[in-house]
Amino acid sequence: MEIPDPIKKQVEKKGGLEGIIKLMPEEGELRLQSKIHHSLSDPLRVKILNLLSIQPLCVCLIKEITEVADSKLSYHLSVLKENGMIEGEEQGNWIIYKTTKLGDKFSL
Amino acid sequence: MEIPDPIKKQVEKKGGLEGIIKLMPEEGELRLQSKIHHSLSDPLRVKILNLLSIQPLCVCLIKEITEVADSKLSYHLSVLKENGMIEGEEQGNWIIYKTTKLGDKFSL
DNA sequence: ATAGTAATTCAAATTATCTTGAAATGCTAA
DNA sequence: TTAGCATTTCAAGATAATTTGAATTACTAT
Repeated sequence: MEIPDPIKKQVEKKGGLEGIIKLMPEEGELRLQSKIHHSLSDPLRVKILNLLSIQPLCVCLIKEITEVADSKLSYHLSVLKENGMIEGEEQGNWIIYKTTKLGDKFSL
Repeated sequence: MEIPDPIKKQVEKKGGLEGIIKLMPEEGELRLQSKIHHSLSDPLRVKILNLLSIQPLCVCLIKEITEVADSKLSYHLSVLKENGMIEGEEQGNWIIYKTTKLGDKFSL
């Protein structure tokens, strides 16, 4: 295979393709990163994350603010929760959701 | 609607639901953020972004390193490009892709 | 017991995304 | 002008994510 010359030199300086591959994150890390990003790949989930970064809230208030159906909200909360962006704590009748440390990193 | 008491007080301190809603990012911003995250919601795309953050490369070398089919690679490059993570520059026979400033922010 | 509220779960339908192989584009060299 | 390489595009099929409404769980108050 031919390769553009300036690239060829730069690549060789880094130990060739082998050298570059060694500098790359592992597959597991790539999967993890992509999952984190997937959890924020929907505008409603970004909205919920930012909402909870302002103020921990019960599902009923999140629902009131976002104006989405119960089951839809529950689904998106579960995606955020499963990916470590938010966590929920039972408090009497309600479940109060709030952002995790990881979630805080991604709120605006 | 009833609301857990501590939450009720905190919400009122922030100007009620109205006050909280005012603190939220706009819909356009939420959409933009979700698109950015979507562009990194696939492990192959995270891999390509990180690869290019090490070293700008022609498509043929990205292909060699990632071992994916031409058309698949092209598709994922286009997603990254359309979302402003990478940019391509023609150089003679080849197109050299590299990360953008935005892309750099998201590489590991 | 009955009804009401908060929240989740489930399966079905819908929609979005990804993969594949073939065809196309554009460029270079013989 | 034919062949070859680098890359993209296209349409079809395959897979995955999201939405919906109904059912369910669990808890409280009547």
